[in-house]
Amino acid sequence: MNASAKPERTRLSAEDWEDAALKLIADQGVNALAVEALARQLGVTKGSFYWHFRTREALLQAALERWEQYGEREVISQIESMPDPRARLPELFRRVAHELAPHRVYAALLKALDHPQVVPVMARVSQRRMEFLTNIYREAGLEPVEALNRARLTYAAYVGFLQLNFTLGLPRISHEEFDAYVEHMIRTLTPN
Amino acid sequence: MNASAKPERTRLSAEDWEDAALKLIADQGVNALAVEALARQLGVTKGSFYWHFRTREALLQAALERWEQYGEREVISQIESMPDPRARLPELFRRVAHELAPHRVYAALLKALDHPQVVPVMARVSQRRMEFLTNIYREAGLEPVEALNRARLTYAAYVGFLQLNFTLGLPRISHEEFDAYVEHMIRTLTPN
DNA sequence: CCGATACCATACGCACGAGTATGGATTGCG
DNA sequence: CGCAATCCATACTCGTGCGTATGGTATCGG
Repeated sequence: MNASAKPERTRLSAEDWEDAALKLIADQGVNALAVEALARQLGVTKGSFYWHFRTREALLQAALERWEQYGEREVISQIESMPDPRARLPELFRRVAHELAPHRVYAALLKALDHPQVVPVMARVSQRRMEFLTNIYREAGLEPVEALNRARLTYAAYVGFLQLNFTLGLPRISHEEFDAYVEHMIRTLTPN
Repeated sequence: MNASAKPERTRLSAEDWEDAALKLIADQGVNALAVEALARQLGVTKGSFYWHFRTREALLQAALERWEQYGEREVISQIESMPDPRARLPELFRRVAHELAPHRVYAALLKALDHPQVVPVMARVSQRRMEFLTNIYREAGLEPVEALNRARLTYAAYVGFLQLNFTLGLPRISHEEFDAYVEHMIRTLTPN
């Protein structure tokens, strides 16, 4: 009940703490990131934590940087390797829509945009994704300005969707209904 | 410097506290809602607060309910009184885009969707707005399912925009650029 | 096998914010 | 005027969560 049923690691590393922190952030948000709570969850006490990190702030910083570097890469490169530019957008939409798990941290950080430490991280990540999206729209045939605005619109829709359906539980949309929504989104936001 | 330069009210009412709370929420988020901080800002002490409210939680509840009832109404009725259904959507978009101030509380509450007290309020408000939007799309000629999905998309774009440009300060978009974005959004999301 | 280093537990101190107790001041009303 | 009710100040208590001090246990190289 109270004991940790985890992989029974004998010793912990800084990376273990960072991963646990990211997991906790994804589950309960940045505010819930408390060192004693984390320690309990890992089956140790604060004494361990303060050996690996100088402060709680340092852990958050390390976890955020870890998340920023670890993320991306896979999806972006896979999409860019597709030969037909027109086929990239629908594929990207469907892929993102059906792999929501990796976006749970992003959704949680969205709710912590008042925190000084997360703002720069989110600004960088969002900026990179926006540029990626803008490029795809250009390659799909849109004029530069059109592509930028369409990317803004698309990314805003993505962010808003995370908020409305992830954290807020708007009238529990069904699976088929969700697929229909995604297809509608593709028709509406994709050129031609 | 430290004294309150406010309207110099001699006595305070519960409504004064609720308004101050909403102002503070809009400025610094729900987490920043502390009774001693509020008291300082109003030029009084906690002693006053605990006469009007039983607890901090009660204040938040009252403020949220006040916001929920006070909001809406104006925009909705004005839009619905427009004769030409096709003209309603562009008007709604432009209106919302240029009056962002009233949406600062909504943006702040969006970041507090982990808080049990705000979830039901936001669910109700968002639901009502979504239904309003869906109706407009239907009156503009969309099929029921199409109208619903388009409303979802539009509202998600609205929510995402608030997050990205209000709280996060993505590369400070200029005034002309913003207008262009709004027009692009109208072209993209409006039928025909 | 044994010391040094890495890792962790226990027991503190301390700041901060919510809530309470109690008395003082101000206002409305008879 | 004078007394009640209303509104507010001061001075506490108490829980919570960060950070520290210090000593204990495991692990590894020589």
